[in-house]
Amino acid sequence: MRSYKVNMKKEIKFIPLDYDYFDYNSKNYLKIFGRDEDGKQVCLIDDFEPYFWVILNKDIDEERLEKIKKEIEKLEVNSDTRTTKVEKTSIENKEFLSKPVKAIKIFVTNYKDAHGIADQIDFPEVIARREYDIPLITKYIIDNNMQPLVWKKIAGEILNNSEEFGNIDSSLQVDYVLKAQKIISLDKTKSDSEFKPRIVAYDIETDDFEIGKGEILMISLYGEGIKKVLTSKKCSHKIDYIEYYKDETEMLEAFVKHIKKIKPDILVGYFSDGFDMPYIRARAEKHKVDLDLGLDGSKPFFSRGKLTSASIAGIVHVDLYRFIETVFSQYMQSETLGLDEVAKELIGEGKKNIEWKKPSKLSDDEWKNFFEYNLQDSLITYKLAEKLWPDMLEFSRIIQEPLFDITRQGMSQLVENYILHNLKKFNEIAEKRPLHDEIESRRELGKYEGAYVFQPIPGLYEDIVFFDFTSMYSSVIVTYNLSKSTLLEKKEKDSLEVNLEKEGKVHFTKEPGFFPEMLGNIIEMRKKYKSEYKKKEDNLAKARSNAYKLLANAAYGYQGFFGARYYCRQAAASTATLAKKAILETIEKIKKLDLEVIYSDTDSIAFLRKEKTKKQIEDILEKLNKGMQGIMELELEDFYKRGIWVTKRSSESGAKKKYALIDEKNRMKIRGFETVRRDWCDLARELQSQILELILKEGNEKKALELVKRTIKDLKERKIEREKIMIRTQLKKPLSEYKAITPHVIAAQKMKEKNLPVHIGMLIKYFISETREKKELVREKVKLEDEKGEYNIEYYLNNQLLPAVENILQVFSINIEETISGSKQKTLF
DNA sequence: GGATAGCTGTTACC
DNA sequence: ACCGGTAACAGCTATCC
Repeated sequence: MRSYKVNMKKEIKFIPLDYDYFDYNSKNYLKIFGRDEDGKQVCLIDDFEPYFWVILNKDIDEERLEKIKKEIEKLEVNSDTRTTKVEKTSIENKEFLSKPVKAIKIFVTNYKDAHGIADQIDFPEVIARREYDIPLITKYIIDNNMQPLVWKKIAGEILNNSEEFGNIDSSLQVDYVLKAQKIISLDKTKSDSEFKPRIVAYDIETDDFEIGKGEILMISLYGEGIKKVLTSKKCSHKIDYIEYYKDETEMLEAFVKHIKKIKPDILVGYFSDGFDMPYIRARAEKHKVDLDLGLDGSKPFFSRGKLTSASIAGIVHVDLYRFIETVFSQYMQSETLGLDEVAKELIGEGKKNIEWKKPSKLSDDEWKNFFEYNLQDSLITYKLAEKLWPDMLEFSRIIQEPLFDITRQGMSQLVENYILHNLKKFNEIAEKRPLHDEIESRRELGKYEGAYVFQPIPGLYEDIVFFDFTSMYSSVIVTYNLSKSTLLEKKEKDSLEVNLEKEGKVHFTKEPGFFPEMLGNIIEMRKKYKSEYKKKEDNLAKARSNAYKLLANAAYGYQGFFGARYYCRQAAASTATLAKKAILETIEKIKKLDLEVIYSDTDSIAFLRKEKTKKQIEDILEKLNKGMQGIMELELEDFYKRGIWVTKRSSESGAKKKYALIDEKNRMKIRGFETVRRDWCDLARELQSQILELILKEGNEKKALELVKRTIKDLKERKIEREKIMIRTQLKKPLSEYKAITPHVIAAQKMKEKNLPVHIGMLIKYFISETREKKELVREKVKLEDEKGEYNIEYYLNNQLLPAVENILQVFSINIEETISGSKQKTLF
């Protein structure tokens, strides 16, 4: 006789955090980790009914349809572990690429075999088989409305030593396991602010940068009420947060023990997918420490791919670096995305400064410093996580994908997931992911014609107005209905015709397509939340607005991206073409008002205000907007007191994407100049920005010229400090793959020889030195920061300082080289 | 054998 | 491979006359 227990019924409020799935009796089940309203850790078990679609022509006759359905119901796939059958089918009227279709919904035993079943379906009436390639968790969230980080009411029964699922509850380290029976969505607005995740930040220090090669010297943890440094090293200082362990093994065991005790919702690191977690795994393996951090007793899981991601069952491991890289980097001032710079910019606090030494050479006090340094890294990582929490939360809610995924996905994946989760509203069946060959042929098509850039005339200008189109490309997509599903095979009545360079004339229907409609909605949501947080300070509204803004901005790139499900080159190319047309027409209209247009790039137009008042300019803007198509809108970016455009280095013509402005509050806006390029030395960058400021503030070049002369004098007298002449260039690929051996490649090679860490993405720092023999190539004069040697005066004069200033002074007809050599001659005489 | 066009590579703009 | 095209420019390198 089997003993069996009656499970207790319970109704809870639940917030899903982390999703996982498992098989039981050949079927798929979800394990969803989260918290209840009392803050208890819960694992929810839910079943999942996997299915995919077979799409048929909508005109197929009923009899034939029934026959196909019956045939499909006979299919099965056998493997060593299970048999997957077609469980049931249903015939539905759906949309595919915005066109009505007949579809058979095919439920299968196990989702992993959906593709295998789909492959067997091969009737001539079948147009397509779809949705077997959508990740299981994504599909589950869509079908069961179990959106991450949104409170749900769940009725279910508590599993207690249950026979069900092979006693799964006893292996899960949560407060209780609930088998879901009914899921009810709540009015989420009420409880939104209530959930505060338990966040713990961690960081390790090692004695070798190569993963697993060295020893982990210490691990720090920081969170609310948590402040720890675990170490196997010795130091006489007794500090409350330092825990000393006998060796690395015990330290790692203590790390696991602490995490289990803290029970964090989120474990956050900085570059921890690529460093901390793999290192911990490697050392734990070496010492045979059981790294069972997962709430199901599992070890961290490392996904394969270009970038590995480290996941822990039931705990959301967030590598903040990755989230910042995709979501924030474009709006940040930092030149690198290192923890120090990023933290300084976002939370106003950076890393602790210490001098790096071999651990064997550290004194007692230096060890203490090292522990503090390690703790500080966790502390600022924690603060960053707190600061970015609203953004992570909103991204996860809007995209409707788990936190783990949205913090690691690129913009195209985020857009795609947003689409997948919103297709339901359109009754749409999802398009498939392109296969390898398809991607290849898409890529082979090469580029299409893009944005318009106005050819500027070099000079100093006064009273400049900048107009720009709000979310221009998105507005174009929405206005003209440009997408894969609205592209027509041939011209139709009332359709839009766009003439493209390569593909000739293409046509789009006026019948609304889901992609432009979705995008229109994104733009509206962006507007809504922007005005909401402008009215009153609200971090969540701001984060929400920002998330929608990023989605809107990425939508155009998505349609042009070869890896996209809804890739449509014609739509992307047409977007660029129509945007170009709109900006050119607007330029013409402004010119007709007797205003002088001096610059334009993609979605912005700069012109001279002349005698017109600001009010008159605003009236002009209003008038221009009245004549605008669809949701296209031009806005006033700003008024500028002065601006300068320079020539290209190689010719007399004006350089595009390179100008500097000053507004009425003396705020500078510098674009494209060496000042904003991190691969130029600080000496040149600082001099350039100073002379731009002197010129723009007063509209006169005399002081600027004096400053240039003084700086050159200092350079020649070797008064420039080393830091100012360092050149930083990023290593973008493995050293061996470089065809062109440039200075930074040489510098990286030198670093490697010195056993310094060299990895992709790193900024290589070097300077150009004097050499004994005459050397032609710059790379032959490369030296690392700590190498002995004088800087090369000729190089820094001719390749850094002069190039940075000559085009600017040229605007005032000053030839700096002649001026310098002239003054030299004067001193000679 | 010196000039230079063209390529590789990085970083910017939008 | 992990969103698009446009553009400037440095430094190296193949090619030309």
